[in-house]
Amino acid sequence: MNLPLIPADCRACPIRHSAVCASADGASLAILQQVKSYRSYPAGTYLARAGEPLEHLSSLVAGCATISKGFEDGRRQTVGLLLPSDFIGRPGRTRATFDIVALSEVTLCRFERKRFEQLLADTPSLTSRLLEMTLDELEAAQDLAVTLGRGTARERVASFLASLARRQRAQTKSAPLSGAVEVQLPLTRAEIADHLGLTIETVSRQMTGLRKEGIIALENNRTIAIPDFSRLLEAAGADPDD
Amino acid sequence: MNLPLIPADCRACPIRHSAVCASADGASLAILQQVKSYRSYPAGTYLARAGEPLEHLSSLVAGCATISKGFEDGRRQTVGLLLPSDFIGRPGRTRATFDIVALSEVTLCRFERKRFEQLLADTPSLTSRLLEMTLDELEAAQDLAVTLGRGTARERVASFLASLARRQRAQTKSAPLSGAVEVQLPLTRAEIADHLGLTIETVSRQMTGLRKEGIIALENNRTIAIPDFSRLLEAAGADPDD
DNA sequence: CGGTTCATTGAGCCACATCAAGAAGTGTGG
DNA sequence: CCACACTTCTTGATGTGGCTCAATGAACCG
Repeated sequence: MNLPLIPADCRACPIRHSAVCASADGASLAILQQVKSYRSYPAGTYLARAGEPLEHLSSLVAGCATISKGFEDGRRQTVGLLLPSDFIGRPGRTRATFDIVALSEVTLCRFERKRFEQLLADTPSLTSRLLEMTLDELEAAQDLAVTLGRGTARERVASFLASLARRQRAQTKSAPLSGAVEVQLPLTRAEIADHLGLTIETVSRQMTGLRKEGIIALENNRTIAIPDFSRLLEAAGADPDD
Repeated sequence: MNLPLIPADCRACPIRHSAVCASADGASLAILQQVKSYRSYPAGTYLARAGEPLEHLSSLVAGCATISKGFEDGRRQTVGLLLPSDFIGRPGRTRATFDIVALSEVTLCRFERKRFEQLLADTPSLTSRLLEMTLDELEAAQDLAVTLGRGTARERVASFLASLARRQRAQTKSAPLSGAVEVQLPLTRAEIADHLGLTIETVSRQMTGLRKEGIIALENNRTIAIPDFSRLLEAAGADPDD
């Protein structure tokens, strides 16, 4: 199931300056480099399963994955979208509390749990960096709870597209905020529905609605364009602060 | 609006061993004690407002508060319930992203932001402890997102009652899990509704439903009894792992 | 004992789910 | 290149869980 290990030099890593290792200096980076292992997995792989042991902590180097939980009856709720540089796993817990599922082929930079925890204990700046990332993730989860608890279907879809656009902009470090933006959707309608607590039909209808109002344009099923970001934010029902 | 400052010895503090300071040893505890200030606020006080500066980071010593966000049109979603020993505020951010509202009279152990951040930088164990607490809060927020995204009204209410029961049990360090448990509700129906993304009418109807099935008993508006915790968990739609 | 707040209960309605049928790709084999 | 199966998405028709609106009950208080 797992593809072979691919060694690499941290200095050449695409997420070197945005992942948990961003704060690592020469010495600690050398140790990280020594204990890390790259590994790739095909789309659809469960990188973790809720309730089962998770032996490695990882950074997502390439590809895309979801954090989700399934009910026995088939319902599923996604609570987070993992993009390159995001961290997977929880120091201090040997079992995963959510499923982590690869949406595309993914490459992980993996650390054996014990070693990483030791490194955290020895390297305050690494703990600091992980704290910072965890606080960001907490804020994202709380924002999602607001959207799921009180947002209409339209607001949920608009809010999701806006947050995806923002994250992709941050990743590619490209253009400012305004002007026409293109967004790649790494998820199918079904996966979006599971993220927004809706059905695929409702997601589809809301996308059509936003398109007919000119708030988005559907280039194809996996690409949308946003001619005016502020109109999308308005549809998301958010205050103009983000 | 603010009640007067009340000095206190950290060694006598009720949350000494469960708050962010739990990991502090003699030396760092002495510094914490030096820079902290206790302050109490009446019920209803906004301890923070989304978008506005938050000068102090705090531990909640006594009382109860919510983390929430309001829409312009009056909708409100609560994303967290703060009980004694919980931490308020985010190091590295000068502005609050959520409203923090006191549900009862509360007492905070406050630290001036700059000083606390310096202390974090100087005291790895403090950062570690805060990371651990933040990871717990992240998990709670993600669990809430699952409930809000996919849970029925009945499951939301049952899930809320179960999580409150668990937290109160952890606080009072008392009885095991089974047997009849009494739970104090620190929230009104309206506040519960805002936490669960429901209306007060629906919350009331679901509580009545659970009562008629014998899953809970309503001692009065603010006290419920749980004769069989596993039945409540079943109603919450959770797998039997928590 | 009226006023106020908070909770319960009922009746009707609506946003989104469910059920059902195409349409639009996308890949495979002939 | 087409025929076919398969997956993904869209669109329509109908059903329903929770919201809205409205009234009543219950506790507290001056």
